[in-house]
Amino acid sequence: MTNKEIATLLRHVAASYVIKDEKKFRFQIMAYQKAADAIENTTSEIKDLIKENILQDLPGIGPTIKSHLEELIKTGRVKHFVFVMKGIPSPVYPLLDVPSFGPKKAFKLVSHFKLTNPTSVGEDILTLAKKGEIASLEGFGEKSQQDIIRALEEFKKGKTKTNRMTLPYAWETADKLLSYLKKSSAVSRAYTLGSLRRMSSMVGDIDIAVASDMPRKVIEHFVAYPYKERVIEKGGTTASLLLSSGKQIDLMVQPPNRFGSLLQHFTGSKNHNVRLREYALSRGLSLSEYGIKKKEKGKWVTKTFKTEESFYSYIGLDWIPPELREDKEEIQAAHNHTLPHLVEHKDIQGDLHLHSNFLIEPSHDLGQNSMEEMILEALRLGYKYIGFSEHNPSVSKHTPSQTYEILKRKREKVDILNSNNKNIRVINLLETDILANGDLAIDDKSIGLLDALIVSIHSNLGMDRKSMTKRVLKGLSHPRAKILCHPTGRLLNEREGYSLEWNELFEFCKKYGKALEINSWPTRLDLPDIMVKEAQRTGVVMAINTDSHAVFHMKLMEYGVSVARRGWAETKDILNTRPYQEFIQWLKD
DNA sequence: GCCGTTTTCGGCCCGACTGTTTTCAGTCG
Repeated sequence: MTNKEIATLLRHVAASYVIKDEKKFRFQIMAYQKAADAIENTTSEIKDLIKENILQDLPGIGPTIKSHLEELIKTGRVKHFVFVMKGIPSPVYPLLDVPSFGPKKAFKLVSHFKLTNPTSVGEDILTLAKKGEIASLEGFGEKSQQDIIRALEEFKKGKTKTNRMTLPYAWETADKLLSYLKKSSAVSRAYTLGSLRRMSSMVGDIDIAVASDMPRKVIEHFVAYPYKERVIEKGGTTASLLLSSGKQIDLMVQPPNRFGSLLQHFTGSKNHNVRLREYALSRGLSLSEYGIKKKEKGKWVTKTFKTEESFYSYIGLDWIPPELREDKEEIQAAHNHTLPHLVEHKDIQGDLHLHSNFLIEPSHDLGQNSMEEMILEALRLGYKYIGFSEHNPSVSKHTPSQTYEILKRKREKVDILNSNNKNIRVINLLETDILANGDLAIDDKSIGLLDALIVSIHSNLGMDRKSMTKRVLKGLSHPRAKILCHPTGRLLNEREGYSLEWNELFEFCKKYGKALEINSWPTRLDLPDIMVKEAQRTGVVMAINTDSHAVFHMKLMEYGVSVARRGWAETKDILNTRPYQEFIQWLKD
């Protein structure tokens, strides 16, 4: 069972408690949801955590859920879960994925109509709604029947599309809306918040905050946005739109003197806010988007904040960078004044993963621009060094001596570039495949022509975890192999990465002085942020690269930097923040 | 069911909006 499947099962248990008695089981419901979060957010497999007896170290997993999960892994089922879910027809659960369907609505419909097929339950309810059979049910009406039809139809459409956005796409969508909003005189300030401000790798919806003394006017302007599909909801301080692309935009408005608490609230994450409010509550303070409530002489008084800094400061915390607001001990660190000094875009001294159009007859795609063009862009970006890392010449189409000849020409080319450019150092690298047996795609004679190798997995992605780990470590153990590129191999919205013994890899990298890449490509962002944090904690160094195949890709560096920041990385953890001499010494070590 | 710089017992974030309601339930973030 994968972690994802286990988390889903725990959410179903929570939903079952909601159906049975939401009030009575209120805290069990929270506990199961929290446990599901924790399991989705860990990089280790539950099976392994049980084997090592450290499952209870996950936040939100206590003795009871721990023993349930042990039973699950051992026997494939949990008696207590079966008991809790008893009497709830299975078609209830798939409905929970449909927006606006919660456990109670799903249960009411499924049990009233005695639906039995979990695969067709959506279609079944759609048919019933279209026949007008739902409006007469208690608690439902004509309007909610129409809402059900729309929700199910939108869900059906959304399923064929990918439903989460990459960062550049989300920024573009948000920017368009921001410039529209700013046309209204009622808008004094407007910002993009939520997961976009936190720079999550994938963004579900777009959150916008506006400072204004005329909230009604702002909302009216917002819902008149010409590119909307429809208005989802509209109230006095918030509103939501569905765009024709299927993406949702949420708006919140507060007056300028309360904007600090709005920024804080709407940046999230939800878990960060929950933790923050618990922290505040233990100090007799109640937080919300309106400000901070405090009891004075028996009465609650709300204090307002213009800035986020003053909001955090009032509850005794340092300002927390948005990328860290994921309930990963950042509140404790802010309390102790031990927040990390995160790496910044301006700290980057060079980009080590660039594909030029040098005719290398590669195994995979060639770049579109010349080395000279990429050097110009690197100078413009203020870099002190860059590494050209084209793919190795294809193994099947070249003999080792042909490969040697190609790489010799590249060596000569790089030497000329270095003698012609005094303001930037050019490093002769190669993105070299680790073959299925762990061998590198070129031989030692050819490797001798290069300053170092960066190595990657591009084939046989389906290997089991043990074999894949052996393969990667073997490839990486070559003394000239220095950086492992896009280590998980994931492609966001397309495929999961391959599986690997991550702790073993981290220990290996630390011991033998190898680095892991943080690939900035928006559908890679690989290492993922949660693994960056674990690698960083282990003491592994990382390199943030763009994997550019054209000059205009080189500006994607900021996305890789955001992943590093979300993983709590400081400049000391990032190889390519080092000055050239220091870096090249590491590379040749 | 989990958790602890006031607690191993007694707490557990805070609010918006919609629809079916006449005071609230359900869903969402």
